[in-house]
Amino acid sequence: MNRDDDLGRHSGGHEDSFSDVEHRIEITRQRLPGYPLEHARLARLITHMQKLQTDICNAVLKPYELNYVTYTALMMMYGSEEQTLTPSELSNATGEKPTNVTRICDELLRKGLIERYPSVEDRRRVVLRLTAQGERQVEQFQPKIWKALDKIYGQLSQAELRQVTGLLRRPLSNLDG
Amino acid sequence: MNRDDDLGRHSGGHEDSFSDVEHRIEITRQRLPGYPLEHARLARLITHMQKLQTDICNAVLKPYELNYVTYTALMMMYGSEEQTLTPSELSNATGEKPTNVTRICDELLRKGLIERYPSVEDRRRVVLRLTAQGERQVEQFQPKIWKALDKIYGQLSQAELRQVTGLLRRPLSNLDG
DNA sequence: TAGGAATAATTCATTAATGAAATATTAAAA
DNA sequence: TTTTAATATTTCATTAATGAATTATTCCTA
Repeated sequence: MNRDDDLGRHSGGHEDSFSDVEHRIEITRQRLPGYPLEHARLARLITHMQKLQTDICNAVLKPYELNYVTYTALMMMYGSEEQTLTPSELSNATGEKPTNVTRICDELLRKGLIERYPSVEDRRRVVLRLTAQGERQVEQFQPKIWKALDKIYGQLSQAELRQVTGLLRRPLSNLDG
Repeated sequence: MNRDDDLGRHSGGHEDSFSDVEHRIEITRQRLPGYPLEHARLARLITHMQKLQTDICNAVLKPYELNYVTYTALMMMYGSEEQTLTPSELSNATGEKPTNVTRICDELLRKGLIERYPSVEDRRRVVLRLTAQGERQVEQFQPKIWKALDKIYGQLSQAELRQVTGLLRRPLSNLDG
């Protein structure tokens, strides 16, 4: 997992952990006519960034016995009206499959960070709500997450951040907007 | 998992699956002074995009009994000199933990798509190599992956793709370059 | 308003991914 | 050159995530 792991093999002195990947993508481009280099590179970059931010956040959250997924669930509730959400909304918000949402909520419930009760308007639904303890928890670890995010994205200006986000956002609007 | 799942609850008529998330991030910004909205939004967007491309590629790869992770492993070998890589290089290239790389390679081996033998220069190491069958397999499913990637990123111009990639790449060079 | 289709959440069995420890080998230090 | 440290991979036990099927409720329509 270290940038120097494979020094002197396929790559000479190299710049960072992703340049080897880029090099492999370029080779592939040479071998496969029609290979969409830019698409492949972005796809791979997204995967790498996702892993990076997950790992870094996990490290920060470990002392709280939380991880990136449970943390995200809490934050989505924190940002909802009445700190309230249904499992399917939470599934959409986090990208976790409904079946996993059930498990995640079992865990948060066990920790007393959320509560869960049947909806009154629609009795198929379930209501998930952040408890007071859950809110305190969120407010406690947030600053550390901010530091972590800053370590990752701190070199990008606000303008650049908006630019990336604007562009990266487009596929989502295209596909289901 | 559908954009209409939670119609008429917390969101009014909405644009796409991500705008609810953005709205929650804005609420959070209001509740938590100091909350780095742009960082949080980009982080969340990356997670969503990663899930999206994983799901879409998995659908394409299902007929070949492969998934996004095993596919990535094959592609990284395809793009390497001699179609050859060590497990630790593969771990770096894919972002999978070494222990998972072992499992993945067991599977690819069982399918005859790669071969595995001890390195002669350094007997701690192991050499993984794409077989002829593996190469054929790659070349067979590639066009379908291209179509999938195009569905996702096709609305971005080459210039825009390079722009996103350039910006998104910076954190990786900063952190370990 | 009865009956079938759709939606929401969950359970259960299975697969995927991880961390900690073990093994083997090489590199570095004393 | 022996000892110690570092690297590479794997094994094993545990946790996390998924898909398929199930249950309960609501929506729709004939």
